[in-house]
Amino acid sequence: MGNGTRLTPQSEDFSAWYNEIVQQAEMASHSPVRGCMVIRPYGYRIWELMQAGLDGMFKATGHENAYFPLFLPKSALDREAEHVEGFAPETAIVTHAGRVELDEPLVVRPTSEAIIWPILRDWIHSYRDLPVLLNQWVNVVRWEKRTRPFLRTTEFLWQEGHTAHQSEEEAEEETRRMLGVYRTFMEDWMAMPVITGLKTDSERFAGAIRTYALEALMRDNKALQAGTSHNLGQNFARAFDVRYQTEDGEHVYVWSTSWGVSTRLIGGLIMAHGDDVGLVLPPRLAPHQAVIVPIWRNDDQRGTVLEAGERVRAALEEAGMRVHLDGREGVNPGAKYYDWERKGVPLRLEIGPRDVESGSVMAVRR
RNA sequence: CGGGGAGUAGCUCAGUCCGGCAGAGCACUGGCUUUGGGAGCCAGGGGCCGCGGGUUCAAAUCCCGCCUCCCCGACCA
Repeated sequence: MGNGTRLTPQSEDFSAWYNEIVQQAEMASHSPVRGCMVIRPYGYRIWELMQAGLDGMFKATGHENAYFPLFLPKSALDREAEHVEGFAPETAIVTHAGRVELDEPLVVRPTSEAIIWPILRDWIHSYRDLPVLLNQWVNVVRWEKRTRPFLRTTEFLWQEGHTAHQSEEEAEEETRRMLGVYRTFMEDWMAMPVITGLKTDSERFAGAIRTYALEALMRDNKALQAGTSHNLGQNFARAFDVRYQTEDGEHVYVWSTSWGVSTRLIGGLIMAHGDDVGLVLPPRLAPHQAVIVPIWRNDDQRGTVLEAGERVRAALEEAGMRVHLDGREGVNPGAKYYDWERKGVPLRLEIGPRDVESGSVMAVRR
């Protein structure tokens, strides 16, 4: 922090603005491997807050978290025809363990249907075992040709929900329910306007019968696909032979769904709200909901002002706010204002000697 | 993957054409003075000049290969 580098205005070059704010707000930085990024603490904190919000909503709708492995046998990916066609070109494949060539290559998951369904086959026997409502928070790898921080990275973090149901109607209901959960999160937590709808056949998830997507409006007037919810029909059940016995004793294929949102949401958050000054973060997802900037001229004032700042911080934290007191020495208040505006902190509280005397604070909204 | 641009200190870049001591501003460290919108002075620290090879007495600079980033396109859940 503390550098005075200017941001390219959005109106001049939105892409340049985006790349600069990702660096300057300390959201992410590059790594030595193509398309892979380091998510820095400030960016990761936003992800943690997103995870907490979404995870609560998933649990409230009956889902449980689990963890399935990073690797899948290449033969498993090959089981569903459209699925393999869609994902094969962008998978990373492990062929060696040390110097020894593996008998069967391992695919690094681009998504986990082909790992999860062979397992669910063993878990599902009876209609009493349904529905299965799972979610996992993991990393996945897709070798995309062109990458951008948060928006399309080679490795990214996401959650993927996977469910199994007795009927087509139930699966469709689940697909739309989770689409609705995403909409609620994007509107109420991210303050990001979205349009939901059905993807065309060519844009459908490889292996799905229907894909619903949320398209979010960015400040360059472009749409960003911010999340998807898929009705997989019986495609994966057939490919992995997952059947259950009905009350009538019949053996029938389950109906399934999958749905996901990723760290791309952070890119969406940046582009939905950020301006020429920097990030603008919605309070529910801001690492610091308020920042206190103390102002002093001498050691006496420094003591009383910092003490007042601590009191204000304690009171606001007591009320449930995430508050940061910026007590850095040798940095002018003005420089601190620029820093925190660039980082999108929703509320700034300035406390100087005059404020302490009058028992007030100066509050400025981002 | 095709076309174009770029890679030198943490950041932005000069130096490369025309080979000859590794540079600037900001940032960082220490000291003093400052502090209500990006502070000043003084003194310092910091380099695999993207990586590998070649040419040369000598390479940041010339040649070859590769990697990474950015833009346009194609591709894409």
